[in-house]
Amino acid sequence: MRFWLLKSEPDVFGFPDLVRVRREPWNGVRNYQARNFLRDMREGDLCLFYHSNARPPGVVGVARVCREAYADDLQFDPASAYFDPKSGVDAPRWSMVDVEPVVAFPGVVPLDALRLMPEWEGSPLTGRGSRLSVVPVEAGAFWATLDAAGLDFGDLSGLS
DNA sequence: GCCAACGTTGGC
DNA sequence: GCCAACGTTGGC
Repeated sequence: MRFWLLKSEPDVFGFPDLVRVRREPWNGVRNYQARNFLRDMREGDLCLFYHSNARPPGVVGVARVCREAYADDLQFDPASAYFDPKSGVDAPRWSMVDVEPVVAFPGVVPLDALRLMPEWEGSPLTGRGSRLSVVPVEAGAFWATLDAAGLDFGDLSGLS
């Protein structure tokens, strides 16, 4: 199993929204590096859910990959902001996965706190100016973050 | 293939 | 709202 981090702006789609809808196609990723990470995801992988453009920015919960990469339908929709005229149905350029909520943190674990954890050293997330919206996370960083939220392995077993 | 211009991200 | 960092675009 691998671990990831997904960024989302809470004003657009936050963790509470994921809890409400129960399952969400993670569409709209239009960066090749992030897309390749989406394609590396396997069913059952766990994702830290990160709120960007929030005060404070940070991790607010855990989600789980419940469907592996498939074509992002918005790339074919001319009405969508994510429409890509250079993509074709025969050779889709952009992918998405489906995710579902696992557990909401009792409180946010802020970016500031992550930066203080040795487990997060060297991550694209904590580096300066990173705009990557899908980030691979080392196991140590994942568990340290869960611990900082006051949770442990047992809190992940009651999958919602 | 270079690189300047431009648009976007996202912390602050 | 500001602006640094970064990715993309497009002229050449």
